[in-house]
Amino acid sequence: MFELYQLEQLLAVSECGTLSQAAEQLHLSQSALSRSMQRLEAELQVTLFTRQKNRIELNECGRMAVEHARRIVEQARDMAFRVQAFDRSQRTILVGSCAPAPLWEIPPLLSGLYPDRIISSELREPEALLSGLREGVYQLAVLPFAVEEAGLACTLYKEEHLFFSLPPAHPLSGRKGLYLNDLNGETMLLLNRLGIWETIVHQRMPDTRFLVQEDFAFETLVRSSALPSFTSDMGLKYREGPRNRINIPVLDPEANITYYCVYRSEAHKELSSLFQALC
Amino acid sequence: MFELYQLEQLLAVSECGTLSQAAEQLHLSQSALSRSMQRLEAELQVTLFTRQKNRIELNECGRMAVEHARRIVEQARDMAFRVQAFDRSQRTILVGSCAPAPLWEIPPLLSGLYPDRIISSELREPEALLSGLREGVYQLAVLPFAVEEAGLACTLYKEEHLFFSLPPAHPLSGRKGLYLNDLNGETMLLLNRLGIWETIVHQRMPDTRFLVQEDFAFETLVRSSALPSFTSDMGLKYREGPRNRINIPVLDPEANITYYCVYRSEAHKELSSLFQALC
DNA sequence: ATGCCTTACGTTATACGTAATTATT
DNA sequence: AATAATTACGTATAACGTAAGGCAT
Repeated sequence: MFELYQLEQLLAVSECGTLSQAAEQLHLSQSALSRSMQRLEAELQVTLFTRQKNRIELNECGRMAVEHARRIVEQARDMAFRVQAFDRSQRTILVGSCAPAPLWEIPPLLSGLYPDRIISSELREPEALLSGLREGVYQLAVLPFAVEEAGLACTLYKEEHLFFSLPPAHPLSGRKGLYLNDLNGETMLLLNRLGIWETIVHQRMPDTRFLVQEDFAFETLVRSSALPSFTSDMGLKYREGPRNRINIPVLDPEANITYYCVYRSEAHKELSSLFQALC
Repeated sequence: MFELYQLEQLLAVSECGTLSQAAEQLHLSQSALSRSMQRLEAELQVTLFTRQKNRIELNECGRMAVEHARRIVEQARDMAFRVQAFDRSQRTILVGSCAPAPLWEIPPLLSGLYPDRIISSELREPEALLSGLREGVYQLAVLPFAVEEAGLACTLYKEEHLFFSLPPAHPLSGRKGLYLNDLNGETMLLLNRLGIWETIVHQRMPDTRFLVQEDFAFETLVRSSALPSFTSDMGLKYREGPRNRINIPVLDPEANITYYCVYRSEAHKELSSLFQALC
């Protein structure tokens, strides 16, 4: 039987057009590639190339073989990818979230509930999370919308409500509630890697200069500067203690996100203790 | 990247349950197989087996890998099969027929029309011919019915009419026509490898003892014995000259077969000169 | 003259077999 | 004791690189 490496070589020859170029791409000598293709032909008992003295070209059989080879090599790569993903999924729980707040709560919970498994987490866009779920990359994804899809289960997680975090001296600090537009145009501190929140605040406050900061820098600057910033009910619960700031709810409907936990249906039993803990 | 031979080995291990048995099946030493599987695991970066000291078992990852491997190996075999079939189909014309008569006429015609191609022919049941057509094994099949199927083209070829071939002394030799039932119970000479005709005569003459003969023996015995036998209009045209026999048409409707030429639609142009010659 | 493919020849890497080792039934 | 898997070690095969040769542009 021929081998996968020969099919990969065939694909390279097909792409490059000449043995020499393909050999270079494969980090192989031309002669080795030449003989490898001769062996492939011998093993298939078929000529794949029309050969002139200094020129080689795929014939019809060869083009057909290339199509098959493409599929086979692709499937082999897919096998490696899926088996590795499955192996990871057995030893680790990878949580993906569209926003940072769920990752302040869920991974620590999981660490306690599944002490023998590695908990990792990623912040990604909802579409990437969904396709990652389907491929078994994520064991759990937190999305800003409910999902109804065969093979996926979905449970309501919780809501996050956005707050402005203003210094007491700020002219609007006395309000009971504010709209995003009320502070549009001011300069604000913003935590980086906010996931879906980034889109929301940039869209609704197009004239605001955001000074985007890393975690530690953000907290330091919030404490030491008079610039307005954001927080949320989840942020107040899991991140900052009470400080010299006045937190005012944002009244826009977009400022409230409802999170859903989405996971592969077959993982329901496995994750049940998490959902109990979340209630 | 892992190689196909490792996937085949994995499948053997999965089937046999132990390395030793799989190694025997693969004509390989156990140690070689053991290391080969270790390499496969290393290349996939995944453990596929749970190992006790003298026992090896596929784990969940391993079972998953086996499923993938099965598909890949099967696809590789399919590639070899299809490419070889395609190659043959380019260099030869393989005609399949449900009955011998069309093979007396068509292959000689093809030999003249396509002198650079090898003409071969086979006698097979209609179902085998159809699936062979779909797989590209046959370039042309002669079937006893019309076929309407995407990808296949079908043209009327001709009819074959069955005759009893009786010695003049036979009591029924004066008739203008006979039914199969009229000779049911007599002993008859029968050419072997009659394809679809076999079913017909056996069904309609269940009490007849058929002395089935090879080609040459059949002709000799027809000439030298007083036993009734069959012939047909096509047989009279392509096989036997006029002899000391009286040929009487068989009147049963089943004794007339209409043949159709069936071929892959894309071969229409290629075969057009054949169809002209047949008209 | 340069680029490209093939063949010849010697070398290396890798998969293999034998045999020893350990553990289980 | 028999069966089964792994490891160690030497070997053989198969793929490789270098180099030479031929042909075409």
